[in-house]
Amino acid sequence: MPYDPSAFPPFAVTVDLVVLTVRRHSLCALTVRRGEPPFQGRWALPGGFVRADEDLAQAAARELWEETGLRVHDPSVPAQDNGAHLEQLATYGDPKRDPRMRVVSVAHLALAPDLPAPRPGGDASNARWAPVEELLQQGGYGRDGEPVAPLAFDHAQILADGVERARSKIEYSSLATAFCPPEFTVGELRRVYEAVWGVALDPRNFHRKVTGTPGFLVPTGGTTTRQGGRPAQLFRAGGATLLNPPMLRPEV
Amino acid sequence: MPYDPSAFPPFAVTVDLVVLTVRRHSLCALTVRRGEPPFQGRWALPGGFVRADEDLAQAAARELWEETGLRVHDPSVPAQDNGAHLEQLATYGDPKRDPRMRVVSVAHLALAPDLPAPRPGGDASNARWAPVEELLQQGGYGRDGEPVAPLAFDHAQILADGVERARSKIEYSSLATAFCPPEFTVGELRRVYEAVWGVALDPRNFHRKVTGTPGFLVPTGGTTTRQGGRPAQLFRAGGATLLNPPMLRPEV
DNA sequence: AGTGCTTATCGTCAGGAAGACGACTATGAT
DNA sequence: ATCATAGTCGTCTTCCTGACGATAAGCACT
Repeated sequence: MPYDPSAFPPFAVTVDLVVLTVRRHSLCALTVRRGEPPFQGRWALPGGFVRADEDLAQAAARELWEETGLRVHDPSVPAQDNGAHLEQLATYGDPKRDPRMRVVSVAHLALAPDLPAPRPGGDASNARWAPVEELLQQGGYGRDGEPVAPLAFDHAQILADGVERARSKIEYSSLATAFCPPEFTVGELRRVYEAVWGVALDPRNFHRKVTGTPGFLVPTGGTTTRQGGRPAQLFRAGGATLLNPPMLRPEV
Repeated sequence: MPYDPSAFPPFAVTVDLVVLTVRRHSLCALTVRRGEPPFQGRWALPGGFVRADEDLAQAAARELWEETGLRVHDPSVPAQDNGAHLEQLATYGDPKRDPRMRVVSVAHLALAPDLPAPRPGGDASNARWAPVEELLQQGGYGRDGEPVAPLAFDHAQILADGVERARSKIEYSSLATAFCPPEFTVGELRRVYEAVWGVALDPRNFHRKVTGTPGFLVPTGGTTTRQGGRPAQLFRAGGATLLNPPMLRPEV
């Protein structure tokens, strides 16, 4: 069938971002408050239109930069941590997902170390890190007792998919290091796993596992005591991206 | 920023399909021959425009039906094999991926049992199953000595991504059964793994592994001898979708 | 019937990985 | 000095896997 320009319906294409980080031992996602209808005043995932000359990954990287100031990690420079991890997540195209028009959203997943503060174009009240646990509960109440309004559009589903992707990906890849600063301790890495999975891990077995996996961690020689207690060795992320055998998520 | 209808560029949105099956011990993908430029006469993945009132998954299921006659397996009817497996793969939106206009393609992955023949809208010469090995080699020669023309557009990349998804997913899920008829033997399932991974597996260890994983296989009571040799028990796919522990792909 | 070939299925054994957990070390706080 | 907090090293048991021997049950011949 030939491509007749009048034969296909026009779509708007956007990118939405699931930006995850670990703050205070819990997995948090970046949300922005909507200024206009629909869903005015509700929290939503950051995102925006893909421009006419822009690749999807470029658009996602641009949105991430605009919302957080984060640059995207370039895998061609493996030894240096020069930004966040960004990958395509999934695409959402229900005809009714936006009441105004037909919008197809290509969601992306970004993993970032704990950031000083969101950068909502200067207005801090319009962007915040929220624990995914709060964002995803239906009709519950947040820690401040306020009723939790669900995310705008289908963003709760997108967030849930992004969280699930992150949870499974740190199992068999070294992606958990994307949540850590350039240098980190085994304990800090363990707390990432604990926050993302929502479980407690045995520090001794975890230490044995990660230090015994070739290419996962590279000691930098330094030590730190920022967590209190005995000073811990500092590591960088090694070149390995696939963990074999994988980290094991404890059974339910 | 408000949604100004003139503020976003219009896109065409298509679905492309990576339909995989196992034929004669090798992993094959469905390809269709292009009738018009660009890439006229070249092989491409089946696909088409998403309609105005259609969800992405609906569009993919419709294309699959139109190209193969396959219905999509409905997970709400787990005990019965009522069609192929279909899932979203990834979205491709390079501004130059189609020379005519801006097209964003939401690729889907379908896994199907060996089919009698493609159903190319009635014209068999315009659709065929081709071994992915041939389709993905760059500038090589097929088994008939003919030079292999690469797939149209970015379809080689899409196919490669789909194959990689299938290869990794049968590791930790029961998806390999989607390549099998409703009733199958352990040996037939093993040949699926061998074809998809391109390796040889030990029949004894494989048998122990799959029959020892709870919920993976359900014996139907029957036996068959269609493979020659000693009659083998027949099984259906069990309710389990996640394999824990996973099947292990042999090391390189 | 017997031989050989093929595939299926069961069993055994050694090596490795993981969970449970004891013990020791090195800091800061009181 | 003592305690609390983390980090690190070992040990032991259990389970899983890979390698591979052995047997079973069909079919195609002779």
